[in-house]
Amino acid sequence: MANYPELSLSVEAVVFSYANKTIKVLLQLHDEKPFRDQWGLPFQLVKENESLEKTTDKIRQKLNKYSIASGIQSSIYSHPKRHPKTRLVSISMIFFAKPHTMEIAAPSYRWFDLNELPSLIMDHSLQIKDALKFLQTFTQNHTWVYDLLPDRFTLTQLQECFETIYGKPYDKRNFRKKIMSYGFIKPSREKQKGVAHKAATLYFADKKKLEKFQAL
Amino acid sequence: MANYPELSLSVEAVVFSYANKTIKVLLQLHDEKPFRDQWGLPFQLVKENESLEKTTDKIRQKLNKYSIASGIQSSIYSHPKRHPKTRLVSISMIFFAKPHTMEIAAPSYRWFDLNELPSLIMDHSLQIKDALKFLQTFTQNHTWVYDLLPDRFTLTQLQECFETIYGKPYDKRNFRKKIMSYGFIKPSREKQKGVAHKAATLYFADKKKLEKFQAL
DNA sequence: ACAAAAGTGTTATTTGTACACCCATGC
DNA sequence: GCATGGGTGTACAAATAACACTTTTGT
Repeated sequence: MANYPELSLSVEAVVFSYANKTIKVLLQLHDEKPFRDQWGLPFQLVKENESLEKTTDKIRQKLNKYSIASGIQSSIYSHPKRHPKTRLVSISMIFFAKPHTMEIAAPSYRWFDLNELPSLIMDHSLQIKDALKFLQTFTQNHTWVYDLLPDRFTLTQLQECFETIYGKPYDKRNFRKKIMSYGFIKPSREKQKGVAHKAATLYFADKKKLEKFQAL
Repeated sequence: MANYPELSLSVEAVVFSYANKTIKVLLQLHDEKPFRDQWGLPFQLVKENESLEKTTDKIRQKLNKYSIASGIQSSIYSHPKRHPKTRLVSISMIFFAKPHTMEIAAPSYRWFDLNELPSLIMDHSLQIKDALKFLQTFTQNHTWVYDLLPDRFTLTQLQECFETIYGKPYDKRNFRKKIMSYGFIKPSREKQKGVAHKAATLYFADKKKLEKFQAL
């Protein structure tokens, strides 16, 4: 990135996860020139003979510690002065990471609470806000929610996750009825451990059925 | 466009209209080098100090004969070899034109039936297909349909327009009940003229209420 | 025994769907 | 007077919303 070409394209990753009733966002402490020591979204320049899909793959590989699920294109950021040195147009992609991966230490990456973000480079704060709004409004099909939860989860955890994302409470009985009616959430034979009350059944999402459901 | 820069960005316009129970698409007979005398979507390169919004404005001005309504971003096309001479990444935008504007003659532009498209440059055929699918699936809020209809329309015309777009029939009584329940379609005092049967009431969309509805 | 969350069913309301006839007009 | 589309209501089914108590377990 020594000399800047006329116009660069990048894919920028808004990676969400979820824990303790809060949404988490993965940020990177950038170490290259114009943004050294500043927090921002991980991003990846689109190389000369690369399609966006290829670049998106690369970014997924770069973040493979977090085994992120496949991305969703949300929006494009193109203001001519958004990058201080070059003309950078960015495609914002949304990814999801399971909570256990958040434990994994990685130099220069850190998870932040959505509500406690530091000051970010370029328009990344806006991008994160837009990404959440995009998920809330454009996906009536909420199958990506299961990418934010552990492989085994209780129905209460699932409900809390929905409540956090959509910012509103759901009725316990109605919520369970509806979720179970979709048919892609199944009970495992395991139960919650180490809780000071009745142990909840752990459920899991049937991936094949989820995919079929998405196809609609 | 004599010499090609490393990477170019463009906004490409899928302009839809509607008449005689068919969806129409505006195409341009291109006259510049690599695409001379070939049909394709109208497009506009993103200039050096231009945001996409600016470029989109320009394209709207270029097509101002058709007084197209504000655009919706649909998808991005980025295959490295999609343009024969340069690396061109394109943002596909969807626009709408009212049917009376289709009468307006404009050299090198022509309206085609969606089902009778000629062979198109680059991936423009795919882009049109994707655009329609985008509208069908991602906008539960169908307020753009009114941009395809004349200012005054009968409820039967409205219903036919929905039927064409979504490719399925609706029940007359239920359709009317639902549409009227939204509250943004109002009857005018005018009636259809010159028909060999009872003249239908002409309705119009209340723009202010439409906007409020969109905000949800 | 008590605190804390799990789990479960019924009723009322709203929304969606199916369906058929009379009306006004131009020819 | 007849062909053509305009306009209207009702009954049933399905989905959604509101709501409270018993169970299990750890401390």
